[in-house]
Amino acid sequence: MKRHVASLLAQALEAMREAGELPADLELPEVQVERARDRAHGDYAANTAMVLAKTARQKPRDLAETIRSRLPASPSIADVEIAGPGFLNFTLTAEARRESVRLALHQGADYGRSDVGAGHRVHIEFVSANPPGPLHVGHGRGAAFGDALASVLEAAGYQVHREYYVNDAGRQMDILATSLWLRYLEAAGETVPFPAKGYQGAYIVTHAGELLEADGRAHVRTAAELAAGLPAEDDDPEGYLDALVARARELLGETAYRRVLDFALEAILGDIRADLDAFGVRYHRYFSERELVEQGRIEQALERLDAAGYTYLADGALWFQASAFGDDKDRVLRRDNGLTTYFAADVAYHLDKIERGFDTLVNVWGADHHGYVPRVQAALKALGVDAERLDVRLVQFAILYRGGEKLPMSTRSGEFVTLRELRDEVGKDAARFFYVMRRSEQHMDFDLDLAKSESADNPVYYCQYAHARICSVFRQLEERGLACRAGVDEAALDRLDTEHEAIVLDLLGRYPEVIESAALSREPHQVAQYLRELAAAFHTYYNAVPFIIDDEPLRDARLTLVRATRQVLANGLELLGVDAPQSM
RNA sequence: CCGCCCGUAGCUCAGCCGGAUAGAGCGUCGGCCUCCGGAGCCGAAGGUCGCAGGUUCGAAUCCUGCCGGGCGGGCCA
Repeated sequence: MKRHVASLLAQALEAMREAGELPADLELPEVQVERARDRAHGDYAANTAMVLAKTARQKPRDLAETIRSRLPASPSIADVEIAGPGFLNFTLTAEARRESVRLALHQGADYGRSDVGAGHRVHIEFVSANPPGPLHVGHGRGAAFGDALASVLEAAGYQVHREYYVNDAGRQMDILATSLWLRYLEAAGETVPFPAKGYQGAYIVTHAGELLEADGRAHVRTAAELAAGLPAEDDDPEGYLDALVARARELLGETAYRRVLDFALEAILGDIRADLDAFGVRYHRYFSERELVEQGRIEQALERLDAAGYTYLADGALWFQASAFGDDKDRVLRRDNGLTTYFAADVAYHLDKIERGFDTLVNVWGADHHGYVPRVQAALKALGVDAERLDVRLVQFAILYRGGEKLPMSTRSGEFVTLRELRDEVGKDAARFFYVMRRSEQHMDFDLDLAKSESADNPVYYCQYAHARICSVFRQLEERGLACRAGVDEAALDRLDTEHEAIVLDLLGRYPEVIESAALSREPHQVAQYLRELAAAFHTYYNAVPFIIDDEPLRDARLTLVRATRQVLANGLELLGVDAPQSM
């Protein structure tokens, strides 16, 4: 409907130009149509006349008058008024306003979907947490945001691919494998010292036990073999760790070592996958960095940069001329020890995404990675890719509060709340809704007590309750031996004439616009805000007007409206990964 | 020192590609169940939109400079 109004305006402007009421060479502005903020201003408002006033050298209100006279007739528009400094206020016909009910019920779960993104293939990468640790609440917001955004984009017609980038190459994997192996030795009865810089988590111990169960004592070596000739840990903990890794490799041999490493990675990834699954997040693919390395993709990427002429050697390292593309300084691709950097892998990864045919790349990153954005964009530019195609959404951290106290959030051992703990405490629905309620750029306070309270204060329950309440109305109807007899097309929707009904109708009609806007601006929080508004309008309506009444045509009309409301609530909650319960 | 994000009601936040009287929830105060679920509803009080300039017919919104908070600035990942 919004687009319909915009198209009417565009036609009017064209007609004016042809009639000589506007200079022929005048560049027509993009027509902006908004939902009127105040219901007294009709349904839609356009500021076209004011925007044009200056270049057309006419008074806004006069111009508005001309535009109005040139507007083509539309069966959906009842009235167009000129108000304020020169707004054109459009009022829909009652019939057009009721259309959303029919659409919502005919289209069902598809109501709100559009084709604005049709033809676009979007790659969205989110969470991508390092495997060695469990997911914590810092990743939760990225998970909730990324998944909701992906769903919103899908609803807007984009073809969306969800991906998790697994950093399964490099030193941290060796540390993981070695940590797990040491715990395995402990489980096998050996007394071995555990390095301070190893991965301390209890989950490593658990998986070590599983390895012992799966492979038996095949990988057992004695404590004496292990310790022989190792440097002292105190002097250089990191060096000690590297020596331990080397020793593990040496004692196990490449095949067994690889077995332990793969086992550790599989186990940890299994935990992550299970966590995300329980959080309602599914991926199309977990993309392995190691594969990138093993398939020579990193070397290829470096060659591409080299061929483009943006690399050079200095201080024994290979550098990328990032500063030529807006980054602060140049970046190392290959260290003087011959190993490629994480950045090199990321260049290869992004190049791979582009080569897979995605026209848009969305990266959801923690805000602490913001300094990393310019260099990745620089790399894309150097490779001849329009940097606009990469959209990095930075998600700020949420600060957790319990009992009015800030929870410690240090990543150091044990001092963080895991995503699993959060889910156990407040539930999947509350966690996901809270995370996407706010703009991602906004620092947010996450009040655990509020999130788990089963009260009106809790916005999640508020929205879910609206849905459950509608289900309850229909159960009640059935208990009384009644039914909503009229179909959508037969219902006497013209009987819906209260102000409360007008507000609900207005909101139902806005839903597709909200999805479109949320998709275009990549802001899923708009959906959460909308749902709370719709729930509020429904609760108000519910309290003010009885549905199950004797007047059958009116009853059916109201029940039809309420049923459409339920559909839209369910659709919106679905996008956010929040359940829409029948009862609570 | 440099860069990015944020600053809106007592609190948590919408509104930010310039538009009409700056909104919501919580909290506070006062009301509403013989009635479809009170996990709800109605009403009231509450604002120099961090500060100061600038652009504009018009600024919470755009620009500049300050102030305050957060986060970054490795041949770590």
